[in-house]
Amino acid sequence: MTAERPTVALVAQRAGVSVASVSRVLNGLPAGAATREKVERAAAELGYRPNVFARSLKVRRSQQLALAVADVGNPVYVEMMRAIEDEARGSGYRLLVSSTGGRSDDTLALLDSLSSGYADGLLLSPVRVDDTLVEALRRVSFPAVVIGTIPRSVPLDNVRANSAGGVRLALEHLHARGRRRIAFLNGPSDTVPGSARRRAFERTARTLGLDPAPELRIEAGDFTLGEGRKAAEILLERTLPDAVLGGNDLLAIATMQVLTERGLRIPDDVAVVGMDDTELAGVTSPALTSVDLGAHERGRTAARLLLARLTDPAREVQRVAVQPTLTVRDSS
Amino acid sequence: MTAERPTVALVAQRAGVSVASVSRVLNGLPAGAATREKVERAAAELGYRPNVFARSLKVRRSQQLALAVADVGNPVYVEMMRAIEDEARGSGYRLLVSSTGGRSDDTLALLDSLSSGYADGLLLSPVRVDDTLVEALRRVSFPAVVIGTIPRSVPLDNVRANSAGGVRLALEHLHARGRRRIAFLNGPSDTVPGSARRRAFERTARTLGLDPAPELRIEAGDFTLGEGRKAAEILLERTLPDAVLGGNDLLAIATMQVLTERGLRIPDDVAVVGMDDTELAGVTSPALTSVDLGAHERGRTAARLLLARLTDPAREVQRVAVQPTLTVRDSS
DNA sequence: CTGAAAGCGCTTACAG
DNA sequence: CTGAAAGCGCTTACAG
Repeated sequence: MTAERPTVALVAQRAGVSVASVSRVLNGLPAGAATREKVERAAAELGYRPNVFARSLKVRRSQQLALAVADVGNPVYVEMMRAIEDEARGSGYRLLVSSTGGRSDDTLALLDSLSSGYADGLLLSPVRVDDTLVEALRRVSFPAVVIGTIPRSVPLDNVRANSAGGVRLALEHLHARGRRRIAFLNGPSDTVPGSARRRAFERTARTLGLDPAPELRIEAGDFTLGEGRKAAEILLERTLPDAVLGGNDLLAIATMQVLTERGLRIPDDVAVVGMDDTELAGVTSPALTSVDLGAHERGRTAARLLLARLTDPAREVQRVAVQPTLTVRDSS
Repeated sequence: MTAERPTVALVAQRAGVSVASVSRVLNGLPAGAATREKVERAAAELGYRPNVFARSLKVRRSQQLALAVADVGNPVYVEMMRAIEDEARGSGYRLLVSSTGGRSDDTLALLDSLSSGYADGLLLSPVRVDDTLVEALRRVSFPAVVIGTIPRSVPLDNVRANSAGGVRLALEHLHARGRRRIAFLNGPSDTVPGSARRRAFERTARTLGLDPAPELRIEAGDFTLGEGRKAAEILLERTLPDAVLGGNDLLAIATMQVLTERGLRIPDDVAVVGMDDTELAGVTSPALTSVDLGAHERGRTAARLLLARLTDPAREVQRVAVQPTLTVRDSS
């Protein structure tokens, strides 16, 4: 097992050519047919595999892309990840996935280690963005694209969801269905999506003339099922809305469960709408109406922006917004 | 931004010492206090970051571990991944995650690229294991551990769940609750867990004297919510069991949804039990009784086995089985 | 088309 | 404790 790994030198010796020729053949560069044949045979016989570090050291590229997401357990990131992996693989890059756990210092630590060059580029989807992170992002010296909303002072390619548009879509839909006491079970408002969605909710609620009662607003400790349940119980303890908008699908699904446990009918008594339109939305019962914020498209677009920047580091910074769509199902 | 990256040579020059000394200080090897101080200052001033490829080329280690799982969207893998990431990070390794999509040739392609050495070791959780894969695993020439059941002819460290024991636990529980017409909504039996669970079900059902009717057995196209729903509809179309065991939590949850839609009460009319005891089990309504197959422990154990083998490649091959536990909740 | 040689940025015996 | 030098396995001008 600890057999010496064959190197270009060994292949060259066996093929009776120079290492330069071996390298050329193996990289598909112009070479004589005879040389090509000898090298390929020798490489196959020896089971030669190039040493990626030697190659990377020389060409200064790793063919690796890093992806940092807040929570690998959230289906919306899984969706995004799949799109990114497809693009990356299609262009010959491996994808390194790290879960930063939503804390901004984990993200910082990752940025730091990225500086050691083990990846050629970074896709970053931070959930909390504080001044320190913004400052670090402004100094980033390698290709990176941010998935999510960041200040314009950060000179990085960026693809963002239109949370505000999504909230509006959801509320207009519920309004059209005659709902007026619409509760908002949001995620933490110290996160970027949480605060964006909160502002959008307030604004749209006012425009539509919805019940402004503060007891209709509640914030879960995190964008998870568990925290969603807790928040839903508190909400229903203090008031009964005629509809609930969840800050994401997980929060909406948690709400549906608590409603069902209390014997309330969905959507008859309370309509429920989620955000992200994850895979889960289609399989709950009733199936969950949800706003698709374009996770798949955001992932794909971000990956493409990164690949483009890798090719042309000098290209102009792009900021792309992906528009939301509403999928109405049985929960509303 | 394309500023020249500082190298050890540059740090050495600025510190007025040799590159050897720089390397020693930066790697925490013995060095004089004065030297140490000069090097650390120079490195800090230059914002020096070591080139990981040069280092890996020299020391022949990448400090990367690769993890290949069948489906990053399945919460049981997320659980496993978290445990592995903790262990890996704790030992100074980065974790590269790849999703192989459950096809055995994807796994093969990964094994192949691993041979280029970009990771020091591999954690592999294949869902389908055919002869080609077994053959490839027998030839693997780098440290690898398999999470899941594989033939003993494969000389790799291995940690497996006790699916059979888990199925038995679930059935004995349902039997004790007076259920006799227990259906089994399994995943594909051309997968390793699928076939193991199927055999265990047949055996235990016989032992316990359960209704052996073949219409009580059904196989979903995959271990997912979507396929689970389809299978559950077919099952309930043809018969009404008094309990359903799902091949994993997703299949059990899908079953609960279909049952609820049809106005059946859980557990009064039909009890439901899942396997894996994922995060989801605690938050469905009713909460799902589920068999914990030790995903977290399997992940942790596998990571430790791999780290141990990295340290001592000659150590004896270990095969560890993780025992299941049953968590009874409201669905049964 | 092909080969000899330099060099990517590190680490590590080997002397002193 | 410290430095000069070799070498890890590649790629790529540079000659021929």
